[in-house]
Amino acid sequence: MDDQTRMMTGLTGLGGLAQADVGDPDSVRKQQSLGQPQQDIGDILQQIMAITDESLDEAQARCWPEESPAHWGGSDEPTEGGRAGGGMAGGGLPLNFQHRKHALNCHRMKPALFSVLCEIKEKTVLSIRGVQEEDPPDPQIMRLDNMLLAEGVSGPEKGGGSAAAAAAAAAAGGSPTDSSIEHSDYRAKLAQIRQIYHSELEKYEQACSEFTNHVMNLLREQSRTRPISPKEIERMVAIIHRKFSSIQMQLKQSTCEAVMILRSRFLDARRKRRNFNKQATEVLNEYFYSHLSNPYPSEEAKEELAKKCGITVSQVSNWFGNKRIRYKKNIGKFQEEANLYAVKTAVDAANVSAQASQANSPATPNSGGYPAPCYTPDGRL
DNA sequence: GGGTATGATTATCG
DNA sequence: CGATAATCATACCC
Repeated sequence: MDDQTRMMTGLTGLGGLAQADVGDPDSVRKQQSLGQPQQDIGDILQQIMAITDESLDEAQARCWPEESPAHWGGSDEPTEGGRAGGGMAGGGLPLNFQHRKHALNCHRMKPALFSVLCEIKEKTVLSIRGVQEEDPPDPQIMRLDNMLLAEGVSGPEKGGGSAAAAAAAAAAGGSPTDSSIEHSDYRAKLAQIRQIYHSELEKYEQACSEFTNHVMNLLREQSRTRPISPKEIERMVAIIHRKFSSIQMQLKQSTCEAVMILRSRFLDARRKRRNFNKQATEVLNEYFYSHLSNPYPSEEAKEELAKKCGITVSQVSNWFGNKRIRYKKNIGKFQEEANLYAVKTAVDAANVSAQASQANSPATPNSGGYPAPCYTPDGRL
């Protein structure tokens, strides 16, 4: 590295002074009396201190619009731009605040200074290095990734959808027959979420790379004045990426939340309650009223009913539970319904037996539990 | 929009 | 564990 050699040559004249002279009024005065080079060094150091106090934006704002754009803005080469030679800024050092950066850059002592900075850097960077080289993969983000993948949000376009549908079907509780509508709806919403997720992700990635480029350019630009190793730029980029990946994690998190909400909305039957279809309630009612004396279907009967109605066994149980309690609570209200189903079953029975012109009284094998429907015109028994 | 119907859930009991 | 009673939350209808 040729910085190294430069550093050595620079150090011969600078090493001791650089450390001893800053901030010591006496020594400054001494130097001033000593002659031009020492005074220059003091000035340069002060300028450096001033510049480091300045924010980047300030410095940029101050320096860009000034009259030496060719030098600052023009060339892109990272480090060779400004320190061409010692004789460049031969004349009186312009102490104008506005121009100090430029002046500093052109100063003949600059290479030496640069070398000093290199040396200091060398030490500090070495001590910094290794502090946070490898960050372990965040378990949180892995969890989110896994979920998004499982949910089909972050996976490939089409396969993901079917995977999610399968998951939904599995979670729905084993009645894949009548929930296709829900599934397509669910799928559509999921696809929407996925689309938003991907577009956001893309935006973030774009912003990240833009910002990274910006910072890299800045650093390269700065590297003319102060030593910045590629390693350091790399580190900075890594830091930026970490920041952006934490934003990404937020995106993933909120996407996960959205999926969870979607799932709960579609799979939590209580929230998205749908009435059973007409045929199903008919079947259930038929059974109920034809077993009014003992409206407690056995497990097998429940399974049969569930199959016939395209619902689950527990739904059948729920239905009968609700029906019993509501019937009992207000028999009058169910009178009409009861009669209707009684007639229906009677008709069915008649049809089946292919017998008897006269419809006999409703076939309600009454033997206990619930009162049979009797034909009181309105209401209570 | 409000009232009712209805499927699901919860607490309690035996 | 199943039944019941009360309750919740939504669907549905006017």
